[in-house]
Amino acid sequence: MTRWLDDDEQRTWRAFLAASQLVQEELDRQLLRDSGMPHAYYTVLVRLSEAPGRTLRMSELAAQVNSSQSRLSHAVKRLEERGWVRREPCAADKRVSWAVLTDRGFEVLAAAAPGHVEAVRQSLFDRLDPDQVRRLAEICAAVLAGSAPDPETSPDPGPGAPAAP
Amino acid sequence: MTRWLDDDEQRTWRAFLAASQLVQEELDRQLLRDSGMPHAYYTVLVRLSEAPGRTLRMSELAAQVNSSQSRLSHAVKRLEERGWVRREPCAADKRVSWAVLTDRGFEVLAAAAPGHVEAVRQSLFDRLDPDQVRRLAEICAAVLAGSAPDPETSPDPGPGAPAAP
DNA sequence: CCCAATTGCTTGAGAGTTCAAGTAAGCTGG
DNA sequence: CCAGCTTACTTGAACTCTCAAGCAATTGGG
Repeated sequence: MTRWLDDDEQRTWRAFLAASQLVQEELDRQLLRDSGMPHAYYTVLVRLSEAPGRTLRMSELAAQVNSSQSRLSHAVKRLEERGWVRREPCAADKRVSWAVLTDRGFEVLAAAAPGHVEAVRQSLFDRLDPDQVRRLAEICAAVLAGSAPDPETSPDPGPGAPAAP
Repeated sequence: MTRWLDDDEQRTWRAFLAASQLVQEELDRQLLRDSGMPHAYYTVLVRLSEAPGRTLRMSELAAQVNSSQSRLSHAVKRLEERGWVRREPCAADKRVSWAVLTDRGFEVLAAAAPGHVEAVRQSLFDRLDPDQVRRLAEICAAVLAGSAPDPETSPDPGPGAPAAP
């Protein structure tokens, strides 16, 4: 009954795993070596830096970085210890925590970004021609569309936005 | 000096990260839930099952599963504790360890494979049309070619049917 | 109202991964 | 033939991630 993979599918599958693991590993290593943070943390800093007031609710941030709330909570705790992120309570809904990128965190991110972007180019874009990049985008979109269609995609700031810095 | 990503590249990059993480996560979760092992361990069992005598040197196994020797050593230790893999010393070169898939390990793999293959289809192949699958294979090959100076390394193992006894 | 279900987030324990060292065993050139 | 390098693998500590609970605030049906 099992729909086994034929040889072509098998090769494609193994190549996909190897390639995606390779890219992730190269990035993670580069960031850890050059900036002292894992890629997951870098992503957190990036999303915060792009948010209005460099601030997001924990749950919104978790959604943006494709992380469980638990994982994000642990990560933000570490980032807080480093002084790169700060938590603030929400007055309107006391269950909510705001995560805020500190100035120091922003500086660290700014310092890390050029090396990271260069690594992304070397690991992915420089290895593909423009057609392949376009097709990769389509393929990834199709994969993502295949699961978890989240109805609430609009970035609703929610109640009680914090004061802008 | 930094070759920043333009908006299209930015979107492609984020889609690639999200898609590859999604697939890996879905697989890892499925295997852990249904068969009690992480995907990395499954991969080890697969490669051993395909090897002659269901046996490989640790270093060869590490190369086949794209793992550091350290990671593999820890993993095999766990698999040994479960009775799925056994280590044997090599008489010819006493530095070498053979990893051997036990009968019990083979049974576990055989039981896990159908569900895993189904998950691979649902997570990847069922979301793409045949053209996209073909292009994905090309793209992954290009990415791997970009940094694989070792011609002897095969890509990461996948869900394949366990080799016949 | 009010109590149960839900929501938002945190915590703790257990596992896996990584890097740096560490241990042998084999090889090599003087 | 043996000092010193290399190879093969293991170990330990630090860290991250996951799952399952847990807690407090909020919501909603009766």
